Amino acid sequence: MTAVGPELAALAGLLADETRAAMCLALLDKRAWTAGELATLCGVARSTASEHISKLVQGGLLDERRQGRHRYVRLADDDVASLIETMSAHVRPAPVSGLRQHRASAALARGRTCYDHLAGRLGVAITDAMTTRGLLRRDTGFALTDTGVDWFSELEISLPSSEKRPLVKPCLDWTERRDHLAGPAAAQLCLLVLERGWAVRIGSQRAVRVTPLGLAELRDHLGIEPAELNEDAPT
Amino acid sequence: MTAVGPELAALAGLLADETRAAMCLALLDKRAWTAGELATLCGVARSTASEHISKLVQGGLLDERRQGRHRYVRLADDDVASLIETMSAHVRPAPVSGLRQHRASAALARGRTCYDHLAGRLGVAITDAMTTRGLLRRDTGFALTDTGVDWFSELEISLPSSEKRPLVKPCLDWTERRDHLAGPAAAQLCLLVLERGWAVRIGSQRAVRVTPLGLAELRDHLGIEPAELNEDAPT
DNA sequence: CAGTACGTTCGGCGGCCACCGAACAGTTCC
DNA sequence: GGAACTGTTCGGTGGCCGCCGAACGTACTG
Repeated sequence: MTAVGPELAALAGLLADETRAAMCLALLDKRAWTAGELATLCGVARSTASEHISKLVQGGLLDERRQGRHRYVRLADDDVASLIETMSAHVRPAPVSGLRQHRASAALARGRTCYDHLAGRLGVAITDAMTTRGLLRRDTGFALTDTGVDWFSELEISLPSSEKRPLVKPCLDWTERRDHLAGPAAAQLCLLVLERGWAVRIGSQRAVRVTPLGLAELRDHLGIEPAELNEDAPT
Repeated sequence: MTAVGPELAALAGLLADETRAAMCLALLDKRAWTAGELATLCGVARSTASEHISKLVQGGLLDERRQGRHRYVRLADDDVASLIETMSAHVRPAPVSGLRQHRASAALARGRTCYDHLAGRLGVAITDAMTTRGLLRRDTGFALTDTGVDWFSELEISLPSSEKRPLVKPCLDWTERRDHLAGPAAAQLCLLVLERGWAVRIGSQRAVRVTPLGLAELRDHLGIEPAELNEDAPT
């Protein structure tokens, strides 16, 4: 048993600082960043970044690996990643200003990786398409159907048959504000999409862009019309 | 589009204070508390509590309703409730000391309400039983099966047929550290359990205790052995 | 109309903490 | 071995914030 109050406050306190929050959001790309990279990204001195990272590691949110003179950190596990994404989805939207930032945000909204799976309009479109084609059941919960499992094997995606971890779970999207596909199956699908060149990473961020090949394949396999993916955000 | 960094930090900042965290945890019972009640519970002056509550309302976590000279507050919606429960489940366990607190924690661990559904060992036992009996599918996700839907109608529970809200979803339990049944269907089930006297609230907290009637009914309907519910925590 | 109770506002206090620069330690490269 | 680079530690500083008590406004009570 735990006395949750103080513990909850401590956990929240780790994310309650803008710099640490920015670090965690950057680490959602599942890569391992060096301390210096995070420092320049957040615009703070290296000494400050070092202290923040230590707190996050101490708190169990980050994993560190020393290698030579570098200190590589990444999110501790996918539970942490999903926690951060979930919290991000709960923030109230505040409009962004500036053309440059607008461009970057628009790209992220179109498609991105969320730790190990696809998110943004791309992720939501895939999830919707799977639902309408009966691969995913969302009326009574959130689970692959039997035909959904077959669909994965047709793509030659081998799904981990672990009984403890559900194949899919919902992940709340902070741009679309809707659930999209997460979990081991979604991670495998994301790998396939990137490996087969259906989408490519753009910029140094987590943003991805669907390729012409991807547009065709997504229409073949899921009936997704290219217009759904290219249109701009409704607002 | 939103610039999530500062927003995320602001949201986390609301929960980063021990007093505010304690308030939110108390409000997980879905009741509306007065400002004074929260003040005495948290052991702070009424003026301090007033300021905290204002911040939580301002941040969208709480809903307030003025009535006479009282200020009633409750969690804004079930999204907020599930966010707080999710975050609580991510804290690292720290042993609790003191007999009195131990007793209270043990009761909470046995069974409690989590906003609108059942949690603790009771909630997990129900979820497990439904899984083994084929009412709930958890290998490919987390969803009621067709027989599961029938099971609810046999209990004369009318499930909301809304297409947008899944009937069930997983909720991570901070005592059992496992998923249990949440969502509209779980809320209806919780209502039934309390209304038919299968369980009763004990103390002023969220803890519930299964009645002898409840033990029998749970064995009849779900095959749950009474021993599962009465045994003490493994540690 | 007092008397009591609930909540809010305000000033002030104390502590915590994010930040920086400087000094230092360890690694890599020449 | 010396130069360049990465990261850490340590004072010091400024600001933010949780807390309280006092005073006030407001609502219920007798």
